[in-house]
Amino acid sequence: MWSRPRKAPRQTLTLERIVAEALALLDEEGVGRLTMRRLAERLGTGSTTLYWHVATKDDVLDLALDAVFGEVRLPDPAPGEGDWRRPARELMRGWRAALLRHPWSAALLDRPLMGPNALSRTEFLYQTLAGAGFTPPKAAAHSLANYVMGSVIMQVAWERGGDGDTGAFLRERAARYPALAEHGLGHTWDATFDEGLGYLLDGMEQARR
Amino acid sequence: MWSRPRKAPRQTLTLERIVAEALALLDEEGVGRLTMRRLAERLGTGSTTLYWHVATKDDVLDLALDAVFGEVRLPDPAPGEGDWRRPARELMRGWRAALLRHPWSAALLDRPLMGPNALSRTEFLYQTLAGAGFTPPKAAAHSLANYVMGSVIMQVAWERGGDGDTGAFLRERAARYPALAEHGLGHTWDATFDEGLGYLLDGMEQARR
DNA sequence: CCATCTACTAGACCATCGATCCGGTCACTC
DNA sequence: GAGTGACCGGATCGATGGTCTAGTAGATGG
Repeated sequence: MWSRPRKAPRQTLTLERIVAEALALLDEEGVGRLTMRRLAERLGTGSTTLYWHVATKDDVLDLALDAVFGEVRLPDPAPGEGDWRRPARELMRGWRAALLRHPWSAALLDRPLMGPNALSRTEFLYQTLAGAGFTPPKAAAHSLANYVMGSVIMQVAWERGGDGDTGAFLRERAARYPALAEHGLGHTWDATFDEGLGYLLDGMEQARR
Repeated sequence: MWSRPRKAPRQTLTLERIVAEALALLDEEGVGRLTMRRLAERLGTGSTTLYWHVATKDDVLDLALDAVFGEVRLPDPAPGEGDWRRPARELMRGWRAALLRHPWSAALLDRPLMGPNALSRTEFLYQTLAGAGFTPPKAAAHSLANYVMGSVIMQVAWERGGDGDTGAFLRERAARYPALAEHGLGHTWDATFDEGLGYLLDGMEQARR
C-alpha cells in the first residue's frame, strides 16, 4: 500500500474521505461489518468506485489503522540520557489509548505497520532509546511495542468476550484453576498496564547502566 | 464454545478429527484459506456435516488455537521463591515457540483464550508468580502474556510481509526515519525476544523484593 | 425380526462478500 | 470541438458461512 504511488484525484471522492468514513464505520460497527458496499453507500457512491482509489479492501484497513496511529501525540523528546523513561512511557500510553479508542484496530495488528504515522512513532521510539544509550535500540523498542500491542489485544478480546460470563465461567472451574479464579477476575486494565510497563522500563533502565 | 456440553459421538467423524485436520489445513495454507467446505472435503464429508459437530467456523478456530496451546510443555515448578524466573522464562519461550510453529495463530489471538489448554498454562503462570510473592500476580502475569503475544504477532506480521521489501522500503526513506533505517533492519527474532523477556523479568524481580 | 429412535450425513439453497467487466460521464487540453 | 484521461457505477462472477430439508446407519427394545 505505502509503496504505491498516488494518482492525482479530481477531489470529488478522495482517499481522505474514504479513510474518514471507514474510520467512522469501524468505530460504529466494528471490523466485521466494514464492507466495501456499506462503505460506498455511506459515501453516497457505488462500491465499484472505491476500487479506483484503492486496490483492495486491505488497503482501506491499512489506511484506517495508520489513521489511528496518527492520533498518537509525540511526547517532548528527552532532554538528557536519564529522562528517557518519561517520553517512552508517554508514547506507549498514548499508543495504547489510541488503539483502545478504536477497538477494531486490535484485530488489524497482525500486519506490518508501515504507514507514515506508525513509522514516525516508531522512529521517535528508536531515537529516544538510542539517545538513552541503548545500542542497538532494537530489542528495547520491540519490547515496548510488543507489550503495548499485546496488552491492547488482550484487553479488547476480554472486553468483547463479556467479562460477566467469563467470571462465572472461571468460578465454576475454580477447582481446576484455583489461582486464576482467585486472582484473574475483576480487571483494572489501566493500572495493570501501567504496572507492567513499569516492570519493563525498570528492567531496561537496569540493563542500560 | 467451552461452556457448551458435548454430545456423545458415534466416532465416524469426531471433533478430534476435525480439529486435527483443521490444524493441518491451517499449517499448510494459512487462516485465510480455511473454509468449511475445504475442511469438509479433506475429511471426506460434506460441509454441512461439520455443523453437527460445531456450531460455527469460529468454534473450529477456537479449538485449533487451543490445540496449539496444548503443545506448550509445562516447566517444572519453581522449588523456592527465588527460582521463579526459570519456569516463567521456560513457559513464555514454549508459548512463543508453539505459536510460531503455527503462524496463523497470531491472527487468532484477538479472542478470549478460554480453552482448557490455554487456561491451564495461564494457571501455571499465576501459580508460579503467586508463589514468588507477587500478590496479586495479575499484573505480572498479564505483562508476560502480553509481551509474548505482542512479539509473536509482530514477528509473524513482518515475516509474512516480506523482510526484503521492507528493507528496501525503509532504506529509501532513511532521511525521514534515520534511526529506524539504521537499527530497525536485520531481525534476529529469537535473541530480541529473549533480551526483552530479560528486561521484563528483571524489572519484575526488582519490584518483587 | 421388526420398529424406532438417535446419531449423523448431505444436496440444494440463501444472502452476502470482495472483486471485475464494461460501458459510461465529466472536465480539461490542444 | 474533438479527444484524452480521470472518475463513476450497474451488472455480474466466483466463493463464502450458514440453514433447510431430507434423508441413512446402527444400536435398542420388544
